[in-house]
Amino acid sequence: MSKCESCIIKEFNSLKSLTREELMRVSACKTGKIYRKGQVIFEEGETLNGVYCVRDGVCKLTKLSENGKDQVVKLVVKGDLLGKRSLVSDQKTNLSAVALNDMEMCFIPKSEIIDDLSKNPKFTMDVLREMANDLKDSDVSLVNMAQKSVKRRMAEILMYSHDNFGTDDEGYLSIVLSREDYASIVGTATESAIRILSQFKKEALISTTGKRIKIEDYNGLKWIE
Amino acid sequence: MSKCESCIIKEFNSLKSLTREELMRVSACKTGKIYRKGQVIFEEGETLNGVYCVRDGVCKLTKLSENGKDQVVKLVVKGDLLGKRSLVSDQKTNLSAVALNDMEMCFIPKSEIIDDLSKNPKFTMDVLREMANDLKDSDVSLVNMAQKSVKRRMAEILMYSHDNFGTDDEGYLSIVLSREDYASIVGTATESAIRILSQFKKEALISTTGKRIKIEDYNGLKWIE
DNA sequence: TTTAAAATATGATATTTGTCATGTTATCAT
DNA sequence: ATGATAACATGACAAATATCATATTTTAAA
Repeated sequence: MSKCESCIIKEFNSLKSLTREELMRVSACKTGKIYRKGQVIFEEGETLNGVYCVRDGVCKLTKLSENGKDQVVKLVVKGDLLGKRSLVSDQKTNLSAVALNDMEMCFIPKSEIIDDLSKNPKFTMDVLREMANDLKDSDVSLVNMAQKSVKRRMAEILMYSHDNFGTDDEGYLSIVLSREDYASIVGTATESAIRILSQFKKEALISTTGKRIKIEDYNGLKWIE
Repeated sequence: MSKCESCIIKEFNSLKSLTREELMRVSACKTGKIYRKGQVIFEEGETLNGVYCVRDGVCKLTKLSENGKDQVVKLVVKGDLLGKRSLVSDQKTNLSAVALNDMEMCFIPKSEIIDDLSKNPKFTMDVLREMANDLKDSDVSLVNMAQKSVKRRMAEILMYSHDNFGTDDEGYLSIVLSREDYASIVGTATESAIRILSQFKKEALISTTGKRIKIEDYNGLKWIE
């Protein structure tokens, strides 16, 4: 397995601020993990004792609402550090993580990295900065959820998926989500999500083959209100 | 003005983790600020160069949505540190802060405290922990916004206000908000907020005098769906 | 391959929420 | 006190979204 010291992925998260020595120690204790699409990485209420560095793939962070529906709170992508909060507190995690496609991750035990957090200010500040950014993203999500229509949010997640995860050789979105997943990201009923995607299809904004979706009119999506 | 070293308020936020020496330095450079109800503390896009320690009062953090409406993202209360993100990044603030009642705060310039962040790990970890908690709260808000009805959210903010800010001697909620504020917290149109409060009144869940609201049936509010 | 189960699709309908119009009440500066 | 202004209130209606029922298609297991 690749060594952390020479791993390119870490450049995308705060691990880049660890010293060479720290990285070597981390490298020695990390374990590689593979998760298949749909597999649960951890569940709300579990105790996490480390962080995952996402080398490849995407997962959703969800929270169970009182009415029993899962709500997607955030998508975690290649380069992200998953489970940062476990470094800071001993509380159980408030979110579940489920792989949306095949994932490759490195798991770093908390015990191995917790000291760096108090001894390497550069690293700490970096984690702090990431956390502050998450918070900012979170604000945006909240406003979107409160003020934009379901249709608009659906258009946005399609464009987001296109921009961030790209398309396969036929032009279909690389990340293939169930209608239920879309509903849970957008925060609506599954039927509503289906209906909106059908409408987008009728309006030639997208086309579909099975659950695969191709964006046919990106600009059109931009104008959805 | 009271000295930070002996100030009780700091026990509620991460300033408590500063050493006595650090606190004395902070104390020497802090400035007391008074904001009247409705006064703007800072606005989205401004550069903050310090943090506010809230000694008394409540303010709303809002974000302007694309459709031009303000959405309340968080209420900041006595004991909270306002503007933590400014310590971490030089970016402009993404939120506006407006006093909801008369506020008393201490402003601590960033320059005076930024070094402590890298030199006092206890302080840093504390800030990190607070930030992680904010993030957790934020997740809850998002799920509420996505999955609960406007009526339910309104019931919850009324109960929240009751539980956290209490009532005056006549039993009215201490924090007096405009219907527009309620709408902006709950994420709905002002008319809808008014309508729901009227309905609550008809159902004897609350009573009102002017804009003051008294909760008449707390348990009833709990059951609103 | 065949079959059962799950996911997708769509109609019908109810409910929720938003919008516009208009009237009423409260508030504040003069 | 009084008039202007903003806040509150409510009706009427439109639009968005949820819910329930029921096909149809896809997927995965036997």
